Amino acid sequence: MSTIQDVARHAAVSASTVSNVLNGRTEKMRQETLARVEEAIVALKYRPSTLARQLKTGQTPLLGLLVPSIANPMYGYIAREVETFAQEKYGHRVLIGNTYRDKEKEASFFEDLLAHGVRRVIVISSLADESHLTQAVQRGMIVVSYDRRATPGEHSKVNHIAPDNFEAARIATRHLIAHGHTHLAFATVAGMTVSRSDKIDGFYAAASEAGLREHARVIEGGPSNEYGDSVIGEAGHDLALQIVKDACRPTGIVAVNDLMALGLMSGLRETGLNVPSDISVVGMDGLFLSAISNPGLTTVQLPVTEMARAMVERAMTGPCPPDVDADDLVFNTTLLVERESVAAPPAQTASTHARKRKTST
Amino acid sequence: MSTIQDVARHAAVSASTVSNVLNGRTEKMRQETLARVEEAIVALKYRPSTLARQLKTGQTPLLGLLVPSIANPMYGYIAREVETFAQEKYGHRVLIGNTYRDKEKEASFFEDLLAHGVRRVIVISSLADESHLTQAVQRGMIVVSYDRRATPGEHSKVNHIAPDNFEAARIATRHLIAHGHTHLAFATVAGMTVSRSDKIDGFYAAASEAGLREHARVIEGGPSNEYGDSVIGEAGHDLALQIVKDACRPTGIVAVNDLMALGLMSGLRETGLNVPSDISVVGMDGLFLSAISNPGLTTVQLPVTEMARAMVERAMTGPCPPDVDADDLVFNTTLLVERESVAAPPAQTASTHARKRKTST
DNA sequence: GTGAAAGCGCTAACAA
DNA sequence: TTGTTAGCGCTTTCAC
Repeated sequence: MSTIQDVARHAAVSASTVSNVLNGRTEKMRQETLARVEEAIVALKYRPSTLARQLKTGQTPLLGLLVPSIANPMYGYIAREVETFAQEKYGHRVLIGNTYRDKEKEASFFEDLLAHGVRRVIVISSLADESHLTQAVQRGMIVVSYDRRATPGEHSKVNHIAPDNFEAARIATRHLIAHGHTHLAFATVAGMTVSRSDKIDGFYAAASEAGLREHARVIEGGPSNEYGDSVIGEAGHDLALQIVKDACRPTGIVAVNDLMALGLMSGLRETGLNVPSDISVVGMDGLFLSAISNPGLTTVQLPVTEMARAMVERAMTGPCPPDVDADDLVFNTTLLVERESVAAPPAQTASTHARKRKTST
Repeated sequence: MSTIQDVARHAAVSASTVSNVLNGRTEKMRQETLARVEEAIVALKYRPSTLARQLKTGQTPLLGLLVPSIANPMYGYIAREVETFAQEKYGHRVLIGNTYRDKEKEASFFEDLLAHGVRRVIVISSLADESHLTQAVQRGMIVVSYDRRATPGEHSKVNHIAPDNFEAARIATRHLIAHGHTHLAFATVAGMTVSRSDKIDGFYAAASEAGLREHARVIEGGPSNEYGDSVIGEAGHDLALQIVKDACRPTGIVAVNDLMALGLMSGLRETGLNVPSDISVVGMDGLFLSAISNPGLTTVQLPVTEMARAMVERAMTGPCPPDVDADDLVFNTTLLVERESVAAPPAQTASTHARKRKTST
């Protein structure tokens, strides 16, 4: 690897001059000198060390990205969009870390980022506690958090970007209701996060506005420390079992996300229930996998690309007036993609419910 | 961020002394001094800058990871294993890049790695041309390539780690044959890579040993520049169409990987064919998704964790005697996971074939 | 217009 | 046992 000195020598100029052309300060430079330097750069295949440069400037073209698990297709999807955009628009590379939703791992990642001179980071965490994030901000980082909101009333220096989870769940639920479902369930994993609770609120809101609040409930499955990939199968299995042995079981289920919906459909099938003829399910996310599942999964499409870009933008630009609060962007999620996992509730179940209602009268 | 100087001042010692305790050169040090330094480090929340350190040592605890698309669940899976292991065992973080199987993007990633002082990189590429890899090696990098083999007879400085693709495909094909299938197809995407051609060889080998070579063929779908995520749906659709309009269609299909199998099953369903009663399909990879597909996908499980670890090990240790050739590790893939996507061929189709045979007699 | 010099935060001889 | 010194590759005043 040749250095700036090598180039300087080759071009018979000083290192400063080379540095100047490197940084575009080329206005007041003699044409001939510039040419010589450029020629030397090419000849020696010289590439400046971002490393040494950073030691001086304090800036490194790196972006941190923290995900629970990159094996989760949703995070993989986001990560790809983030990396592609950060690279194309800002020439930044991305440093990635799996946290398994573990606070220690998150904190340790932040430490390392700092040590590497990385000052911009996007975190997908949903850990209840945000203190390590605000701490990072105090240490000079620009942090963008996905799928959380700032605690209302609290000033926050961390940027938040999220889909409109409330609306997404409401759309999904309304879709079920429009198909005639009256017994609804919201399927989620154990452990509450802001985004999950927003979705649950949206679910209940849709149920309430249709006068179905009493027939709507939340069911939980799976381990609480889940990070959303392989374990989703077990969670779906758990949930299917819960549903099957339910005396008055729901006919329409909205799943907290596509992976859960997929796991759920798989569990349902194992127990002999058919989707959509026995039970309808709708997901949220809009993973490409929902298009090739069987049956095709009806789902609420999240604007992943737009959110990813927005996160990168925020991470790159930072809060303009340094004393102003960070951003809180909520993205519309109005796009329901209809496929085959939703149908009218089965007649049989309807009669079961009718009977029940009669009994209770 | 406090520096080593701050710590030195606080502990009333020199920077070198602090550096010594930082690097464990603490044997010949007075207890009391050590204690003072450690106390100062804690007090100032001091974290050494890997950056400055690297400028000196030429080593940075970073590992490059190049994938076609991190949105592809298989690469997400590998990436997670790589990152986790690199972090836990070697304290290295990983710098990730999507290449979309584009040579320019790959080369540019290598440039940036070099500029960042990263000297170890794992690449999942399958691009025919490996020249940019050997070039990187010449520039002092340790590169580990996944799912390729060294060109036989050629000395190579790049390490290769791959599953036994030939064997994997053979196992998958034999499984179909054991279930009575006589008309076989291998479903892949357009564009040949070493791993794909190995799989095809294994497929034909199994067919031949059962005397079925003439009834075995390869079908291709999808765009040639595919990088294996969202587009897989279209590829599956293409393929299903091809299969359906086939006069003498196969009853058993082995797919080049799980995603292709999933897409294929989806396309098949659209055309009204049932898996497995009309057509059996088996995949390769062993993604967690294969467990929750419908029907559950029978697939050959690849030893992903082991391969990921081996790749990290190779990347970290490098070729011990610097004049010796790089490693070429092929991992056994003998584990067939049986689920529901394989059954005996349909009687109807068998009779069709019988008729055909009669006609040709 | 171009170069000399200082310094970013750290490490590693070598002195003391 | 600890401190002094030089220098990693680059940027950036400030002279010339």
